[in-house]
Amino acid sequence: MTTKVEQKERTHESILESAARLVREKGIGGASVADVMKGAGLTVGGFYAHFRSKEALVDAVLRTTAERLRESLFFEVDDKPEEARIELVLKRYLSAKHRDEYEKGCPFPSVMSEVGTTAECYRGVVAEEISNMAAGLEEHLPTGGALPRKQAALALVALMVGGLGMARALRGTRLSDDVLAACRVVGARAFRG
Amino acid sequence: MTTKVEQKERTHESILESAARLVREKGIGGASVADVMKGAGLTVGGFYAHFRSKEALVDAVLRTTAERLRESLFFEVDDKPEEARIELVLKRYLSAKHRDEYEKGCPFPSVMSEVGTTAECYRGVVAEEISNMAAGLEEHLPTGGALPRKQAALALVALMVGGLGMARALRGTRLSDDVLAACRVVGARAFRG
DNA sequence: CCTTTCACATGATGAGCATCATATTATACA
DNA sequence: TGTATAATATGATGCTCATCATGTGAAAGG
Repeated sequence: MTTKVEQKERTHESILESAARLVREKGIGGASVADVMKGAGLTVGGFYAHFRSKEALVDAVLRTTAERLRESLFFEVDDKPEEARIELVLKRYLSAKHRDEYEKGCPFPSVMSEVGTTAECYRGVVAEEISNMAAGLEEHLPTGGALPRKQAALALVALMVGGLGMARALRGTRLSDDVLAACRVVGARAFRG
Repeated sequence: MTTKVEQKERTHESILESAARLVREKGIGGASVADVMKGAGLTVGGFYAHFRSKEALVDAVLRTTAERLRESLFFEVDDKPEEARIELVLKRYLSAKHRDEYEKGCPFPSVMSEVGTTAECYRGVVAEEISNMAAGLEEHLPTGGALPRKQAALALVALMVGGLGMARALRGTRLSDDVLAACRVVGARAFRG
């Protein structure tokens, strides 16, 4: 019995993993259930034994990828002196590597437009996870800045997600690197204590 | 003969107008050719007498809507004292009205994700128009700031487009208004001379 | 060893998509 | 008035999509 249960859990996980990759690479609409299953080494038919619907799958993808992003973004940040923390986070998030390696990075730039237009059902999850991300940043913002920390953190999220999204859309053009650099510099300057 | 030519021009214009509305409301993938034509009071078949392809249509939409955005964003901004100009632009762009009236506003939040993932063919137009928007902002940034104006302008575009995109995705939640306010305040503070 | 169960595959359903071939209809000009 | 032109409509093409009904094979538990 354990064998079967374990096997199912492993399959479930590998479907989720494949979806996490595809959703970040091609957005929600671009990640078809068939492709997700193929990415997991399976065929379409089995999908509904693991997820109630594509919507449930994407919901799970957003939760897990957002959490993993926070982990890697804030990893060992507290070892740095207070003034350098935000700079480190910005360097990690607004890097050429993060721009180019879609499938391992932040999911928001890949889905934000869709959630704003045709995929409104994910508004709740996105609100939760954006809120979590802002809370994470807030912890690391220097105290005693000129602005309420909550406000600063929220604007920082917008700058980061907006900047990475634009840099990805412009990937290959000269502007792309410029956008990353500009957001890094301005972000660090604006949120210094 | 003139009657016929004029009629065709008018139809062309109304197809473009309908597409401009739909692309901003539903994104590129969400704006089907059939719906665009219905919005212009026509049926699918006639479309290819006016545009070579859907791609050509969307290209035209991005150009015209971006230009109209710039016009309304910078309208009479020079009448204001130098220090107040950026604040006025931010107030216009990051407003609840602009967030809610998709079909009349900025096209970028509606298409940025798609251009970054599955609609890469529009990368060139988007680069051009983002560049134009940054140049417009650059003109109105106060001189003698701590940063190169080009860099400041580019980061400002990212903050604005990112902030509006997030606010639209979160529309209806408490976070949505907070994002707009945060970006307005931070933007104004960061780019004061 | 045999029966039950269930993960997964096969194949179908009905919808929506961009594009196009053909038909219609109204205007433009001889 | 009649013929040519071309804008738009009708209807079809072949595709992809999410979802599901049914089949199959292997493992679980008696």
